Amino acid sequence: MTRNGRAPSVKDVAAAAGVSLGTVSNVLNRPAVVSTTTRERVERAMADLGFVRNESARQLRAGTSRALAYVMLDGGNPFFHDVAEGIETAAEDADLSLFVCNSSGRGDREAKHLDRLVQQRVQGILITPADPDAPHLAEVGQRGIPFVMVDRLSRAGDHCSVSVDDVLGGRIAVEHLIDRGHQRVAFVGGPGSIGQVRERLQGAREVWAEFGLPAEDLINLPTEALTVSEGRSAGERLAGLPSRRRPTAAFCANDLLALGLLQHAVTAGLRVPDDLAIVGFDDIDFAAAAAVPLTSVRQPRQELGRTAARLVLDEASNPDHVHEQATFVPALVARASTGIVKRS
Amino acid sequence: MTRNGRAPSVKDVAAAAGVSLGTVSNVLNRPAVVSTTTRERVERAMADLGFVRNESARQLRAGTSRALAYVMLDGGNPFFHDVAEGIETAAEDADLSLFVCNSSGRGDREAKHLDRLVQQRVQGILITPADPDAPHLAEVGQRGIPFVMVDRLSRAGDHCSVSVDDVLGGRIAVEHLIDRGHQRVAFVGGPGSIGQVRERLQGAREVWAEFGLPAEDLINLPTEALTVSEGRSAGERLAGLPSRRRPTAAFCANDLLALGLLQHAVTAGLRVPDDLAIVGFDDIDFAAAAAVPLTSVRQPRQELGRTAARLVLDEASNPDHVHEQATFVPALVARASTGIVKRS
DNA sequence: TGGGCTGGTTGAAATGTTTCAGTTCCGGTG
DNA sequence: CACCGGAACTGAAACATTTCAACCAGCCCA
Repeated sequence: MTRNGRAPSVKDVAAAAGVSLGTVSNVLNRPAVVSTTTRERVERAMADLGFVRNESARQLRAGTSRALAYVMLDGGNPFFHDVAEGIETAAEDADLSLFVCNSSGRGDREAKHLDRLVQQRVQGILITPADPDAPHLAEVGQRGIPFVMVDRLSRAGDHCSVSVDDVLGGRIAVEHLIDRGHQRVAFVGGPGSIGQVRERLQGAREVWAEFGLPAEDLINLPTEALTVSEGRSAGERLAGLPSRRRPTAAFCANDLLALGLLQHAVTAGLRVPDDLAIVGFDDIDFAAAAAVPLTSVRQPRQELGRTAARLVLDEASNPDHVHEQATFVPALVARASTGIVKRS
Repeated sequence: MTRNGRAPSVKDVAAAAGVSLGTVSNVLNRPAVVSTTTRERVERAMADLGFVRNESARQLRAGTSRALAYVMLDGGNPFFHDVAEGIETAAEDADLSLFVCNSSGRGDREAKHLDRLVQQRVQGILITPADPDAPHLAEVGQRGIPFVMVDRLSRAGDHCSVSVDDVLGGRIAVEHLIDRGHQRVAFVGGPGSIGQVRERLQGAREVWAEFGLPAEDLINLPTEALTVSEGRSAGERLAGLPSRRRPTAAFCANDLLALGLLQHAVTAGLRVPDDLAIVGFDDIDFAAAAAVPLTSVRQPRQELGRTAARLVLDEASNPDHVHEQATFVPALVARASTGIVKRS
């Protein structure tokens, strides 16, 4: 544990063990080529000195880092955390570190993070972008860094993406409500600038029309964001509708909205699902944990992450990689908030 | 955008701009010392070539990285995400990157993360450890890397820590319940190996005794973990108690437990707070967002993070830094789950 | 005229690691 | 005995950047 101000380097280890630099490096990277006795001597010296490999130097020389990065959209939404876990397991298998960054939905933060990650020369970048068409995203791709969009479809197809069929998700949700006998349904979600919100609404509309239901009975309740408090305020607007127009069910563009709506309904004395049925989207753990367990459209969160990591690793290592748009199929998880009584 | 396989270096920029390496570096690091005309020429060349500084090389030469790291205990608990946000704002102010890692409560993962972070030579490490006494934590400190424990008190005092007075938190919670007239209260939490659980219980017991209430009416309902599902199962055990022993209120060691308990109560047909009042701990956003908004003991989550970051930065830059144990005072946030009807 | 100063620029050294072409040593083979 | 081949190890180059002493050209002042 010699400590003279500066961290011990391979050179120090070499001196202590009475071997050359190269041998120390071999012990580190190709232990097979060095004889058992010297290897042990070197390892001993490392332990004595408390040697820790300097990753920057390694990376500089090797030209390649041992890390992936995920820039998530909203750390406050457990959905993204679960995606990150999926990525992490894949990264762990490949023996890579994962840096998790959080843009909090702000494009400027996102750009800053990307900038730093490029400077770090990470092996690949996974991102759920605030705006899939932002110019700073394209720049990263042009730089030749493997790049995958997570939970967003890449329209241009100039990189990989992993997403869920949101139109289908919207269809599943609303079909379930129609099945349960609802004839007037609210769609709660926004802003429309988010592609997924538009697609979930589109799916809802499609299936609504296919059942021959009048378009004006699928009521659009736009929100400013996909948050619990926006869900609450949507609840207020919903309660304010004239009773003949008031829907008997709501399909929310994500679970946070649904939880907010549920809270408002309960405090307003509405019974869920009898007075108001609710369907969410994402199936985060808190959806199942709500006082009235939420029916939700499940996205395979971890799998999304794992697949994204797989794609980025392929792009990084496979010379004839071809960009791929992986799409997953969402599934309805029926619970009490639409009248399904089942232990969740 | 010349692209010949290898990313452009300062050397390429220097050649393109017709200046020396040193000048390019000056443009990057001390723009003031270089004349306007050459600076512009160099910047132009950088833009043309798409130059991005190689951070590993910078770091190798400078000997110092531009990053902090936070190893969080449980990414699935929004509490830790909020702490991370606090850290991130402080890091941003200091113009540092923040790497967020997640140990998921597993000591081996934690050790692996620490190992990598030391290899990266990060400027400082913040951590909410699985086990505050684990040997791999001490190692980091001995290596001279600034190190702060977050939401855990450092007993030994050989590094900084930021925590909340958990005994006081327990007192506040139970005093509130006593105030509301409860004479039989359950403490839901575990495992006892977690120091905070012990301290919150201790606070509860202290105040219980001070009010002269019989010890056997403060009922201990131990759990295996601090999760929603454990909260649910505690609810089942609670419902199974003989009615004369059944508590009228529960104090949960964190909000996840409280949410689980709330869910069980609602599905079991209990009215909250009339049949069962509930107090949580942490005051995560989902506590306020629950169907019956949860009364909770608030920890200043973001502030915890900001302070921790401040301490680690001080240790990193201030030669006569002295280790500090920052302790925050928790506060009760009363909501509907204990009968306080207030817009939350 | 010459010395000193100043703003701008240069060139080389240094950072810690990996890689690779050599070198040494030895046992075995013809 | 000369030669070969392989195992083990060495030494130097290379990676991209920063830093710093040195240098240079003007310019001012004596």
